[in-house]
Amino acid sequence: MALTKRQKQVLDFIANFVDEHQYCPSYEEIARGLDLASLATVHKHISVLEAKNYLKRGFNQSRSIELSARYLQEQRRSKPPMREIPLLGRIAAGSPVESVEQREVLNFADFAGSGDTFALEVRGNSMIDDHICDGDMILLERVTEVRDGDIVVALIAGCETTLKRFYREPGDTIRLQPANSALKPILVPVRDIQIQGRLLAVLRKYK
Amino acid sequence: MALTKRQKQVLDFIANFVDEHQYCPSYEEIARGLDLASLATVHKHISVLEAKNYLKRGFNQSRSIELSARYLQEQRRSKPPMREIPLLGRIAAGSPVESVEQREVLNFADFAGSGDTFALEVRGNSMIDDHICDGDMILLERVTEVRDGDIVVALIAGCETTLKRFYREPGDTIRLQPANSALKPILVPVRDIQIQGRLLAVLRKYK
DNA sequence: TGATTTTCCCCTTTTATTCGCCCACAATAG
DNA sequence: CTATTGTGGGCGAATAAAAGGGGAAAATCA
Repeated sequence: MALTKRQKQVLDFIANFVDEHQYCPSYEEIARGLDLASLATVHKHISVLEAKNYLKRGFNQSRSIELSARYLQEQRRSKPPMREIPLLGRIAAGSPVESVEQREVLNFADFAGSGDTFALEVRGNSMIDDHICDGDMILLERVTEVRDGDIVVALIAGCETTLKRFYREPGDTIRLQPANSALKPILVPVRDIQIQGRLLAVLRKYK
Repeated sequence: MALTKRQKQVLDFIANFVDEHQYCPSYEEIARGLDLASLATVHKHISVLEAKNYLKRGFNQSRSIELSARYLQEQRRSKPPMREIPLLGRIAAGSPVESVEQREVLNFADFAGSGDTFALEVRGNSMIDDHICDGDMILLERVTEVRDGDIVVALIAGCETTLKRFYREPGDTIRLQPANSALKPILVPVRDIQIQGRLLAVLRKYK
């Protein structure tokens, strides 16, 4: 059973009152808070709210209103669908935390970009010198254009996929450069390579 | 039963209204919102939407429209909160993308944890050997307990803040170990140190 | 006994419903 | 090819009921 506008106002008022005072309001206090002249009106509202199961009360007991779990849940649910993390400042070794100018927040959209984004889990250490480690999650954006130096996921000759830095070389050749001194660059003709995505972000989770 | 264009507009308007106000609109409010001059028109739309089972209402009751579970589900599916990124598989240098078993998704909550989380931007390279770089964002959780080897943000002697690995040493001493061979560990009495947070995640954004 | 809650009867405002009529467009029967 | 019919969309006005509100007295706690 849905609430009317007024009924919701009454319910919200009671919720706020309880929140502030830690005890429930009398009809008089509700009437004053909502600018009502008659307690009968308050009583009517409370009655319909009880009928609609948004609160309970003891018969003829003063200050006995209790909000139902249902309402409290709806309140909570309407709030946190998205997660934002406050960005408090910058940290440098050996100096206090520099606070950020305004109250900034981080959210996933900051990393995911706007377009067609997907994720992969990194296996191996071929990009370790770029500080992309085994087990890291990477976010990639499907792109049509790549610039030299971009880190990309490339499909080579239709069967082998790899994460490397992308460079154009003379003679329609692409150099895929690992960031690991133990590994050698891969040179492939441009027609044998297909770019599946460009690196947007690295996400690493601890424990 | 499919909806016409106009019917969908009406339904979406109601859904948005409910979302914003937490109570359902009157026919008048719907009329205003959709720029209709007659309540009869609104009534007709509501009636067909009810017949097509996209919503319910109480006869002659004001503000009693309730969207059907069916519609709400469709909404949720078609409007992903943008916070979820499909995890397509794992990538290893030199082998095809291994696909992940189920259709997995990544979202921010996976990294942020559940408790009191905050973010800082890293300055400097004192943790470079742990592949935490200048400019990276780190997510931290306020904790009361720390285990040896955890990466923490520590406040030393009330004025200096730093990101280091945490180890207990004999004699009520803490060793804060940088991950940079050029830097030496810091040894401080346990009473001079205050742990501000434990590292949950590293987030790095490219361009 | 005093502070509250409940009830009864009345009023006003808001809201939903119904009825008749209009237009545009598409499909279809003649 | 034109006339007819059906359907979605829309307008205004009249009507009736629900929701909102009031005063005062009765009934209950505590």
